[in-house]
Amino acid sequence: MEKLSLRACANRAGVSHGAPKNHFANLAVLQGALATEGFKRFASTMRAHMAGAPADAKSQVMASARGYVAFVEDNKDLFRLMFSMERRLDIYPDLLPASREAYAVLREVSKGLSPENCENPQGQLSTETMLWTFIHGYAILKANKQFYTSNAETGMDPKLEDIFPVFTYLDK
Amino acid sequence: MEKLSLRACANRAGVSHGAPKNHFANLAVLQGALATEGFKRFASTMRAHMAGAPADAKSQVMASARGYVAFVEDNKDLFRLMFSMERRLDIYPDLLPASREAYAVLREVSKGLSPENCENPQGQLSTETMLWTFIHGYAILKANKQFYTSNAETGMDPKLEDIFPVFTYLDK
DNA sequence: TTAAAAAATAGACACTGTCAACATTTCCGG
DNA sequence: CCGGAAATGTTGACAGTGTCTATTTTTTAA
Repeated sequence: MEKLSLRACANRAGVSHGAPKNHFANLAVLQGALATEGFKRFASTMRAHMAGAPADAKSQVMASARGYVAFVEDNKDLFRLMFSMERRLDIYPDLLPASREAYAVLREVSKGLSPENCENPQGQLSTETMLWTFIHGYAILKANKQFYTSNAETGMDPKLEDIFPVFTYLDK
Repeated sequence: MEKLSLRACANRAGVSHGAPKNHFANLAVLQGALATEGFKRFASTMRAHMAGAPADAKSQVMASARGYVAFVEDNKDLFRLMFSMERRLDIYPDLLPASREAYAVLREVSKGLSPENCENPQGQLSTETMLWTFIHGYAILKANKQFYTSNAETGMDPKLEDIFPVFTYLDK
């Protein structure tokens, strides 16, 4: 894997090593810019999956989750970069808004999950936090190929559907 | 935050810049060694919390989860280092065993969760994978201070207890 | 004690990010 | 169209880094 570096970018662009400075003050800013673009595509991917699914709450949740996982699958390095920037969301102007745009998707679908709890802010927070936590954990483990127990037995990552139905209890 | 580097380590040890080479072939190996020690302490922390809790399944699960979170809270950088090595578990001799030792804790407690499913390998795998996924996601988000919605509203991370009871359905 | 093994040293090399001074190009208002 | 201003590119330098080599020192053990 070719490592991300300002000089490598300059090289690939056929430009001198100091040129990137005019566009990105330093390496962290470049990473922030890449992460910003990543979050935008991330949200788009989730929304694209949602658009192709039935409108009911459960389908939308599953579609967004599948979009989430598909993005991670296709952009493992970018995904890691994105969430390695999560503690420096002020490094690039549009990074914080872009990350919230992605989070907003999960907020939206989580709203449909427990309608009777929507009046309770704490309950609503728990639902969306739980959803976020779970999908994020799954994605991280998948991006890092860390499902070793599962892999040892089946040679594959566990399918999202096999562990995700836990949320069906939410709309009972 | 002082960045981890071989030369910085040599400096702090009051030794020449080439000395570490005799103990760690390269930087990745040093990181692997640190991660190995981290996984061992990680498992110890979870087991210590479990030892101080009632023996029933739910208490043990909650205790291990609290140990998990406590470790992350006290060792954020080490935790990130540990799980950034998850794709290179062969870099250091004892790293893979140490990481499995930590995973074994969660496997243990997850066994108590759905006794009637233990005969079904797939069911059992789902339970422990779900538990692992969820706690890991929570820990990552906490380590990266990424509960921004919650923080914006309450100024605090969501408590594990507020989102964790989702698993109570498992032993119904 | 002495030979072998382990550890430390010093120098070199190729990278990296970052900075400053300078040159070039592009753009836009007069 | 032109000329200044802004943007962009260039070059050289510096301090850091990982990594390699040859050499020396220290420790270990037979």
